Amino acid sequence: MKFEAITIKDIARALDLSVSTVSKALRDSHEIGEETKQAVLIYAREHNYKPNPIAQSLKKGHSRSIGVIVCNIDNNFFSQVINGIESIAQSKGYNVIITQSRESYEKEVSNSEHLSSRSVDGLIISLSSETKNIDHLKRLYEKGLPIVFFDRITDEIPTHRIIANNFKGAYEATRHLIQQGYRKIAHITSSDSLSTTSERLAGYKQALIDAGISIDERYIKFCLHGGMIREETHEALAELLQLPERPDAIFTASDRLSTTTLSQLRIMQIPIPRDIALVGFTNSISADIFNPSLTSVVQPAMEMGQQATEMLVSLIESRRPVTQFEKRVLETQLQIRDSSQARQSPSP
Amino acid sequence: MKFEAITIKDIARALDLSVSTVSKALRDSHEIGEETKQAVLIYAREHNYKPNPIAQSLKKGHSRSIGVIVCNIDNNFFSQVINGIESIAQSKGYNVIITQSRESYEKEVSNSEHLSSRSVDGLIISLSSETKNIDHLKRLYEKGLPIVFFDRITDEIPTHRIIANNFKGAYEATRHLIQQGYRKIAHITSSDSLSTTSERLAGYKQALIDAGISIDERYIKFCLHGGMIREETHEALAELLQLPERPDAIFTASDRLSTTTLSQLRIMQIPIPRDIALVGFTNSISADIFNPSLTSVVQPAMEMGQQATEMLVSLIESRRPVTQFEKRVLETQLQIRDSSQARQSPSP
DNA sequence: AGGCGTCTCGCAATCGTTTTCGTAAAAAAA
DNA sequence: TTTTTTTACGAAAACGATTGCGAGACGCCT
Repeated sequence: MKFEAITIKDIARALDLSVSTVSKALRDSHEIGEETKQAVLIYAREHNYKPNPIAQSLKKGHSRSIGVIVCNIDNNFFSQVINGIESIAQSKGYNVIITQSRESYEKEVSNSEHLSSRSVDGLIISLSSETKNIDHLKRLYEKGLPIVFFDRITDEIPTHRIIANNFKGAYEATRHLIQQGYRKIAHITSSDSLSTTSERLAGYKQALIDAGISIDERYIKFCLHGGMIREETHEALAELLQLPERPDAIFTASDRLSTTTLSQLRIMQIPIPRDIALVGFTNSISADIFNPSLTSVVQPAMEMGQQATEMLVSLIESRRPVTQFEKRVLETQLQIRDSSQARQSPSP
Repeated sequence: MKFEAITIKDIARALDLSVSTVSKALRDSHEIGEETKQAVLIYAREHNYKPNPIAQSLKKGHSRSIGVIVCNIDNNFFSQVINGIESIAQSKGYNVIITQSRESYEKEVSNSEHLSSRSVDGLIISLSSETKNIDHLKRLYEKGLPIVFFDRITDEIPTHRIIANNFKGAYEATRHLIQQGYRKIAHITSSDSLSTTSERLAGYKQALIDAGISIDERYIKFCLHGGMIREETHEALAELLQLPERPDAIFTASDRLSTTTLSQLRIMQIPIPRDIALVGFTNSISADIFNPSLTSVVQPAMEMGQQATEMLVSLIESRRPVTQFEKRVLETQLQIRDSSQARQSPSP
């Protein structure tokens, strides 16, 4: 199967001009006479000429495309971020290549290399939960590939970063549970290598401390795969429930973790929030129709994607090496629903 | 910022060879002596040489990438399909470029043209709900671009297609509602230009006919934007509720439509299924934790993506023009949950 | 020694576009 | 008229990789 389009050469032949003349006419160069220019333009329009972006990329050394690596698009937070990325990229004439690491370090490495060799002009990435070593990204960075981190970021590479205010989001979520009368608040979170995990964990702890509640490490459960493996969350939850001082509330730190925990609690027929209250860190668009509707810390995902893309494009299009890097922090929003209704019976 | 990688030219210079020799050595040509070959291979490995895919695309006329157009990745069905596409594409050495039409005809046109001009080797597409005219795809098809349709397909282009058994899925969903004791079953569906809409509508009607229930056209509501615009669904629902013979059950025909309808019913404080039962055509991974848990027709989305990709790759890699085209139909699965519990009070 | 084949390798064209530079012819200045 | 400037275009070299073809070098046979 062959896909053949009209090229500059065809126009040149048809109009008895040279390719260089046609190229310049198309780009509206001052070197070309008005008559010739018009002739070329008209011919091009009539024959629906489209410059070959592959050839342009080769010549110009960039592809006007940006690569995106997220752990999973099957997740409201990331798909909303991607929507934001796409909207800005489109408006700036970039095209977006989306890949998924599926929380695997290896896939993240191979994806990043694949993208760079496909000569994307820049990379927007949220680290996988398995990733501890970022040499693969350092290599690309040192070769000059502009990178912007979002959500799960690293401090090891000096570049733009954008995150939600994870500390404050987690702090407010926890404080909310406390205000609702809960005291034994557990925290189910992702891999401890993630920046989001430590920030949210810190916010959770601070809220407890500020309320004079001591921190019980047994109440903190890490799920290395961030809820991608259901059994992992299941186990963490089971351990929590078997504790002598069973928690009366759980604060889950990620999208998938929240839905999985809710689902599991319902399977175990544990009434929410009567036996255990729940607050999630989730952008699920269906949190309002969950049973019970889920109180959630919502991130400005779309905006995060938009701003990440703007920062990346400014990096790509900057004429001189950028040395001043920014770390933007976007505010989260606590949406209060039924899963964190005030505690009924007083604490024993 | 400049991104510089090692090229064949660099290797040639370093080893005092010609570029053609290096190129042939890299491709393990028989024309090149064993010694030279090894020298090149070793040097290439040590310096982490990666052929420039842009240059290869230009030269070879293909890019080993496939384009995907869906209306929205922020949707469990499509993101699952994409997961399927990605898994097969990856294993066959193709890379995937995902774009969203966001149910807009114009975006679908511009995306398809952009993808083809970026010389993807093939296209996997599910039509947008606005799309009535597919000349833009016919143009690409006639130029020789392999295309595979999934989910929302068309008969106007002779090529491979893959869908769920929409008729049967809708039939079973409706029959289930009937068996549960409902008689006044409404249907909220997407744009009537979509193949999925007419197939599911037909299944719905057939189930009613087979049960001896007459079809009331007032019970059938089309949402042109497939639930993307909340007000649209809201209005459809409101009209349904104001009917003299208010329906006692609703069968929604798409992912977003189902969640929006459920959400809206809850806002209106209409008990489900007591006042109105609900069955959705949805792949939501959270249907089990909805309130009430949502009975759903689930499509084998991942498998659909995988098979679509296999069909596309076979089209791309076929040496001779393909003339025999296939229309695969995958079976759906009815997951029964609380939203369709048997009717309590007898029909008036 | 001459003829022939084999083995290695380089030359040059090619993909489609951009860009630098050179150069006719026309126009303006002398 | 001669010289200079401007205008309008073409030739050619890139970008990085691939590939058909030609050509030395060597060995083998007659």
